[in-house]
Amino acid sequence: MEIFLETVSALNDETRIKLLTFLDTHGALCVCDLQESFGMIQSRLSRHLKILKDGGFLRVDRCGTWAYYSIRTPLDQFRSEALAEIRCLGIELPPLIKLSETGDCKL
Amino acid sequence: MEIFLETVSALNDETRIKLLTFLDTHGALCVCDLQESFGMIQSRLSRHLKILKDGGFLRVDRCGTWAYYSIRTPLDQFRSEALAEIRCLGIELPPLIKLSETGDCKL
DNA sequence: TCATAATATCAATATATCTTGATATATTAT
DNA sequence: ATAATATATCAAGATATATTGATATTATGA
Repeated sequence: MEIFLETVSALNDETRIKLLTFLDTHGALCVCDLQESFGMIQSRLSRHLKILKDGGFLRVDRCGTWAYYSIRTPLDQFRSEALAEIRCLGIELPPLIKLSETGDCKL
Repeated sequence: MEIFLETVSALNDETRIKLLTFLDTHGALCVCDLQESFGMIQSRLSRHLKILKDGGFLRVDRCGTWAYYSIRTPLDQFRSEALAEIRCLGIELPPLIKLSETGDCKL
């Protein structure tokens, strides 16, 4: 019950649906990319990404100070069916602005 | 997006998961049966049942003053996969107390 | 080491959802 | 018609979740 509710509540938010769609479309992205693309502050995105990760939808790969988030594979049947539903929604996404490649994310 | 969130948020509550499981196990039941079995007040159940109905999981058949709720069939792929997940959770349910057959629900 | 960048987490506020008790509607029996 | 039952809905308070700004942590380069 716990786990199922964690999975479901991860899906129960518009921002998270958009993040899932965005990562599904563009592959692995770091928080700073999403921050720039979505125009949201970092702490908000970081929190939502954690919820999606804990819900079993995302994986995180650390590379230095960057945390690259991407759709976890393979997804189990329920999560992958959920993602399929989300793909059918035709959600409008903001353009990708990839700071981590243009050099604006320095370290 | 709207519709998907309505579907998902219907699943995002422990009471509703139990109600789904209960109806999945026992078939069509009226609100007064659920009220007695779950020991919850009527307005609370009525509200949750409406959310499950609006989320596409339940149908309602009116028979006089009774409203019989049951799992909608057929369920689409996502909802039916969700129900399959829920069946795997092994949720403990209260015993069925069927007032509508023992005559305690009079009219 | 020191400064800076990327990310995570915390505390406070804002917002949404759930629960309850009261009321409204509809159906049936007397 | 009147009374009683079943259900639905509303308004208020209780609880949970989301958002924000501030702070903490970690990694890198000068």
